[in-house]
Amino acid sequence: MMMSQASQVNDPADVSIDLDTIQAMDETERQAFLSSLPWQPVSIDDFKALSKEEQLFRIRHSAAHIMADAVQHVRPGTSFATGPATEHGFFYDMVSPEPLTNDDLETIQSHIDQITAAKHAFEFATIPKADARRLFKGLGQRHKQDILTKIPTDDVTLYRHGDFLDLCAGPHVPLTSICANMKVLNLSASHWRGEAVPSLTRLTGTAWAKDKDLSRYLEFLEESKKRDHRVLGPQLDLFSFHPWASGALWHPHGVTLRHTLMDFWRKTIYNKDYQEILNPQLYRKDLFETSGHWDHYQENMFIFRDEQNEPDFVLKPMNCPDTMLYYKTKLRSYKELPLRIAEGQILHRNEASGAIHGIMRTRNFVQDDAHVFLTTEHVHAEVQQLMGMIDELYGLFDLTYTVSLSTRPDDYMGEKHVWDEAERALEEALQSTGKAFEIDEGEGAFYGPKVDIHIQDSLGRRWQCGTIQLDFQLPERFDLTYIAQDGSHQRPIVVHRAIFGSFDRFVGILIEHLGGAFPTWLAPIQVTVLPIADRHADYARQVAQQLTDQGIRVDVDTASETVNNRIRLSETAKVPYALVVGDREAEEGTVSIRKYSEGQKGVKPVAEFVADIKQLVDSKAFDVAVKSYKELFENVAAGVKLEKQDY
RNA sequence: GCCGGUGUAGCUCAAUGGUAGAGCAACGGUUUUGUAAACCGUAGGUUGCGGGUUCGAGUCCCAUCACCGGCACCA
Repeated sequence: MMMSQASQVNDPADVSIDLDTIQAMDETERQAFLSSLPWQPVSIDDFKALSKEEQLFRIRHSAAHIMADAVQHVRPGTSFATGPATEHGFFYDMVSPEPLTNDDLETIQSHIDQITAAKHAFEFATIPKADARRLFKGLGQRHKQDILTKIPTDDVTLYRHGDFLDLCAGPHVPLTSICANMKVLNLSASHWRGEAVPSLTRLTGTAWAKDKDLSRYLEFLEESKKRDHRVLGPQLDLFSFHPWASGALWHPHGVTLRHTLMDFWRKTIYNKDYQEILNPQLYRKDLFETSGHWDHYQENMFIFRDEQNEPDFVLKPMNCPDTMLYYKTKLRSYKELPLRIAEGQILHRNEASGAIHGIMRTRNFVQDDAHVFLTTEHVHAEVQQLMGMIDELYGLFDLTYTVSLSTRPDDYMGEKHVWDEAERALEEALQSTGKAFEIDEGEGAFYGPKVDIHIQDSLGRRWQCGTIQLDFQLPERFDLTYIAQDGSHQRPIVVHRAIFGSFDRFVGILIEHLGGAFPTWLAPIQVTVLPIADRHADYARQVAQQLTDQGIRVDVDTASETVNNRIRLSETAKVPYALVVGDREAEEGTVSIRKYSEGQKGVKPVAEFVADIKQLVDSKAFDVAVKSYKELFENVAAGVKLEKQDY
């Protein structure tokens, strides 16, 4: 939540080699060389003995080779970079003499289908790196040459199937036919070794063990498109986008949703002894020079300049620096700790234009932010409390999550023993929750170790939302102290923490996770009352009033439309309840209840329905059915390390 | 920011370089309905914005803005 980590430095080349001096293998030599190698087939028995996860991983990595093979036919002379398996499939990065276009995808797919139908065998051979250099130079594979400079071993492996040859560590499937359930999906861009220019073309595809898995995945892609918050949000009249606006324009229904969520946030944290502050959005840059943001975060800040064109004011990108100012407004006692200070203020970050994504990544947003001032002894209990809150809050939305602990990075600041102590406290606290977590060695922020929470939604996507970060730097920079029991001045630790992450993003996640059908307590309109005919309008308004009196959000639809059509509109607006009222209901003082997507639920006296829905809202019942595709991704999450497969 | 793509009515989409159209929504009228689309009509556009080529540009070219798919970055 504080500043970003220092940008990743590319690994220096293991060996400094002048690629120009390598002599390329010509065609004749290559033929002789390749046919002299002791090629071994991939064992079918070994493959069959593997776990489903390992098999899927191999299928996807092999699918990348098959796709590259297809591209080789469509664009001869293509230089291939890396083609790993991913969580949903695979990709291969490449540069073609003539760039690929979307029109080529169909042709590539038909080549793929031929290659998988041909049942080519995958074979491999080990060769000295020096030979590989000459071989791939002769083939014009300049990215493979570059990769060779980064491989530390003396020998490398080659894999081939049909007439496609690749530098590859493997492992692969025995036959191309095992990859028959693969589909090339789209075309995009990536950067070779993180450098901006020249860029690579990334062809992405998906592959599955069974054809029904593939079709299920394709169905999932369709469903994702429909659930996209950028489509559903405007459709449900929650917010809209405008080319002139940074971020979304929030409409009344969207604001209701946000406020319901924020009210819930306030209630929850106030119960846990948090206090809320409200600070300015605009500060002199001195604040950020002191906090370190001026040096580490400047390019992401909106900066104003004075008449001399000197930077003077800055829109705050985070709540931590000015929370330090609040802490310092008086002398603090150890008796006040842990001191929990929350702030739900708009933050502005000048994100790169390409990073903007609907309401998930915007240049202005609100975090459910808080900073806790405490001592080392408090860390354990505090983290426990936070993990409990996370479990409780995410559980309300049927969101599952994973936890990781990021430890001391190489460029850490502060003293090692303090880090050790903090990490131990974090780890013990996490262990005491019984929740499984991964340790990301060296991935902590430079100012302290952190716990990151990744939400997994019903579409199997992971989002980093919640975070618990220990910070030793800000207290130092702002010279924060408290008076200890013995009268000495001591330095507190700061914990940065968020659970929803940002309300904007969390709303986006909820929309996509729930497909826009919110549980009753969150729905912007909770009930539509539908009079059958005009003469029932008064009764409909009476019913609505009784609901409104109990704080239920109601809409009465008296439009001159058929009942069928008004029911349809209520359904497409995903309103949880529609109450149909006609002569019978008006006479008996009842309502005919219709639940979203479930249809008729019978007739009840108004008072009874009011009590029922009030109970649903008060208990924050999760009364929606979420269509989930999680099963598609559970295998992958089970633990095959995907990123390792680099070439 | 970088690479590639897209941009036509509020929305979803049509329109060989030759008069910009349809459905839904909106508006007006008729209809008063019993659980997912009543009927008739009206209006709606400098084809993202700006240049250029052409007798003629939604269509071709250039530039720009926004969005989309990724990369990089991140809540």
